[in-house]
Amino acid sequence: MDQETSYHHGDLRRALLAAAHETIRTRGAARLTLREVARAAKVSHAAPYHHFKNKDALLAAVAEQGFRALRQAVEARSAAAARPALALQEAAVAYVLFAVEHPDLFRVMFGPQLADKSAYPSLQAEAAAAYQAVEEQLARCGLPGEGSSDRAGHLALASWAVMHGLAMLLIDRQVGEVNATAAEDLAKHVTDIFWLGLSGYHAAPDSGSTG
Amino acid sequence: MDQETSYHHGDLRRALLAAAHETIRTRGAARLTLREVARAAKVSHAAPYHHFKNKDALLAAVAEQGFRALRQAVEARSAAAARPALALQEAAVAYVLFAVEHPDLFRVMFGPQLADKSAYPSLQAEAAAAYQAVEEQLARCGLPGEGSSDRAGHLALASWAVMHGLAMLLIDRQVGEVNATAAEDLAKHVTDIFWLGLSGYHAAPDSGSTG
DNA sequence: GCTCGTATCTTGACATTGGTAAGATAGAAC
DNA sequence: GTTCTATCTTACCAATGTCAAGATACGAGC
Repeated sequence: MDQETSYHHGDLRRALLAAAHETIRTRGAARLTLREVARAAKVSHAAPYHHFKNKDALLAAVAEQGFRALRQAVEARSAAAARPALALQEAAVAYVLFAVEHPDLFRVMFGPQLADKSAYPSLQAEAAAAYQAVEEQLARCGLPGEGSSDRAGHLALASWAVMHGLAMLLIDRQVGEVNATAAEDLAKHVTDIFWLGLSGYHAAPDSGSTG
Repeated sequence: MDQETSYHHGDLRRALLAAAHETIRTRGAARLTLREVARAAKVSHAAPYHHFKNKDALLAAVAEQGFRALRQAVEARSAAAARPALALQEAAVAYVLFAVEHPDLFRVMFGPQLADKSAYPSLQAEAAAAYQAVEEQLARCGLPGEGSSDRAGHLALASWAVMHGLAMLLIDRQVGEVNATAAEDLAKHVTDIFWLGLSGYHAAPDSGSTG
C-alpha cells in the first residue's frame, strides 16, 4: 500500500508532528499554520482535527516531545561526565546547548504560545520530569537535593534559573554569540561561577541579607 | 473639541498603545488583535496603520515602553537600597518583581512574538540600556564591571541569567508560587546563593573545570 | 467472501484576522 | 478662504482556525 496515494494516510499523527517540528525549526512557531502542516503532510486542511483537538494541542504535543528530548540530552551528557563532580555542570551545558540548537522548539516549550499548559497533563508530566532530572543531578553531586526542604528547593531553583536564564538570553540573541561552541564555553563559565556559590552557600547557610 | 465624537482622534497613537497594553495585561499577547485594539480605541480597523507599520510594530512599541519601565524599576529600587552592598540584590529583586507583576508584557519584551528585533532600533536601544543598568549595578557593588573584559562579561552575563531565568520560570508557573512577596523572597534567596559565588569567583579566578 | 460500523479523510462553508487601496474629513500652511 | 496633507473610514482581499456533512477504506462479525 502506497502511503502517498492511499486515501488513508496510515500514520498521519506522526507525519503531522514531524511537519510541525520542521516548520517550527525553520520558520518559528509564530509562523506555524495548521493548514501548512496539513499541506506538508499532503493532506486536506481539516485532516489534522482527527488527530489533534486544535492547533494548541498540536503545539502541546510538539512541546511534550521537546521536553522528552531535553531530558534525554541532559541525562545522557551528565551520565557521560568524566568525573561525577562534573555531572551537574555537564547537565547545565546540555540544557543550554539544547536551547541553542533548537531555539524555536525551546520557546514553544517555555513560551506563552500555549496559554494554559494545565490543559495538557502529559505535557506537564514531561516538564516535571525534566525538572526532576536537574534535581537528581544536584543530589548526585553531593548538594542537598532532598535534605532540608526549603534550602534544597532554593538550590535547585537557583540552578535551574541560571541554566534557563542563560539559555533564554542566548536564543533571544540578547547576548551576541549563539554558536554551539561559544554557548558551551559560556555555560561552563557561568556554572563555574555559580558552583562556587553553591558550595559556599552549603557551608554558610545564611548570608544575612535575607534573614 | 470632543475626542469621542471628532473625526480625528487627536491622540490615537497613545490610545492604541494604552489599549494594547491593557489587552496584553488581561489576555496575553497571543490573543492580541489589531482590530480589537482599534475597537477599544473606538476607531476603524485600518486606523492603526497610520501610526504603526503593522502589528509587530505596535508590539515593538509596547515592548520598548516595557524595557523603559523595567530599567526605571531596577534603578529606582537599587538606588533606594539601605546599604550600597545591597543595591545589586535590590536590582535583581526589582527585575524579578517586574516580570511577576507584568508577566505578559515581560514575555512580549523577551519572547519570540517579535521575530526580528533588529528591525526596531529604538527597541534594541532600550533593551541595551536595561542590560547596561545591570552592569552598572555590578560595577557599583565592587565587582569587576569593566576590568578584565572577559571575566567581567561573564559575571554580568551570569548575574543577568540568574535574574532572567528566575523571572521566566516564575511567570511560566514552572515553579509553584507566583505572588509578589513569594517572588521577592525567592529572588533574595537565589541571589544570596549567587553572590557568594560571585565573590568566590572574584577571589579565585579559575575553578579548573573550564581552563 | 460479504456486509456493515467506524475511524479517517475531503469538500465546503463561516467568522475573523492582517493588510492594502481608494475615498472622506479636518486641521494647518499660505 | 483656498489648498495641501495627515488622519480616519469604508470596501475589499487572501489566509487562517474551526466546524459540519459527505466520501472512503479498514476491520469485526457472519
